[in-house]
Amino acid sequence: MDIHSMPGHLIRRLNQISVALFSEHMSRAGLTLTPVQFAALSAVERHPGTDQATVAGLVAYDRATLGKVIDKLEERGLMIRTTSPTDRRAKALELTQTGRDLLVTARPLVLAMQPDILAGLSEDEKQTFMHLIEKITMAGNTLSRAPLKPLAG
Amino acid sequence: MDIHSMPGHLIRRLNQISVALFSEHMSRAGLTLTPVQFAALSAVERHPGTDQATVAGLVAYDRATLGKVIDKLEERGLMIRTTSPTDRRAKALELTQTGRDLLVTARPLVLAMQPDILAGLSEDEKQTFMHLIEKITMAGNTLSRAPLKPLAG
DNA sequence: GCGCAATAATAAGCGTGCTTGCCAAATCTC
DNA sequence: GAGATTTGGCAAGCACGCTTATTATTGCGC
Repeated sequence: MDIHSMPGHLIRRLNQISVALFSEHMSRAGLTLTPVQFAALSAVERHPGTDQATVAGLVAYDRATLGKVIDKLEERGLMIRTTSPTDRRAKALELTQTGRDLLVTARPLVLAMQPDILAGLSEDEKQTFMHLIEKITMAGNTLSRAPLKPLAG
Repeated sequence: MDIHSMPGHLIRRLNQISVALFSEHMSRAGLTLTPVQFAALSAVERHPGTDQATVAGLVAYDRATLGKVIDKLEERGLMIRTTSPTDRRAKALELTQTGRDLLVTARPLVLAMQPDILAGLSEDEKQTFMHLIEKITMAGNTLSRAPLKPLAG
């Protein structure tokens, strides 16, 4: 089998296309925001006060990577890290107003570009594709080194 | 729409799973080989004497990234870089015997693990998925910052 | 209440993946 | 065939994404 027809290779290229589209749309709108940063901001918006390890699980990144992403977001004044009152090891995360504003600007753009990633497929095929990829990621989640860990609630 | 149902997010997680499986299988076999390195070795095996920029196009990486990957492979004695006789700017790439041997060992493992990436799907669904992802990457190729550039021949 | 395993964050290190900018060499134009 | 443009490789820099190890705390077991 040729490399170009291997699932692994095609998945990598698809991700490459997806990330390129994201960057393209953000910079076109004058925003400096990566997919990871958007995911982190979104998760903290939805679950304010959560600690880094939990947020890492919510967006399926490892703790070390998320820590560095938060560094950047905090530097840029989009997020605040405070020592949790209940656990002095943990850092509770909160968005600043600037962070919330950025998210308000970015979210519609991100939502609007999602279908573009699957350009080339008909509406029916997009639905099928989304159904299948959800099934795969669900089944393979624990194989990932940084699996998705939804909150119990 | 929630992040967890966005195409971009699911694609990233799928790639994460795919890479994790690759690393897992390689290290289990005692091999030190990343997906990129495997792709580069495979391309040079199939097209010996090709220059770096062309190989980058064959595996859909940008020139700079591929250059650094080749650095490592050359250090490890898997590949040889020589100045092209026809173009003194270009470096012609060739596998060493060690490189060929590694590929002979690794390829069956890589091929065998490909279906595992799509575990969770039935055989029919795997076929459908592969069909759709090929269609998407084909359509979105030029959107990528490092598009696939097959040889004219 | 004390030792001990588990956990949160961080640091250091490796390997992508991309950008911009540079130099040298090739090619295209006139 | 000289000057301008393009191209191959590389360096530097930024942002992941992971690993292992370290430190500070917590909570468990007794």
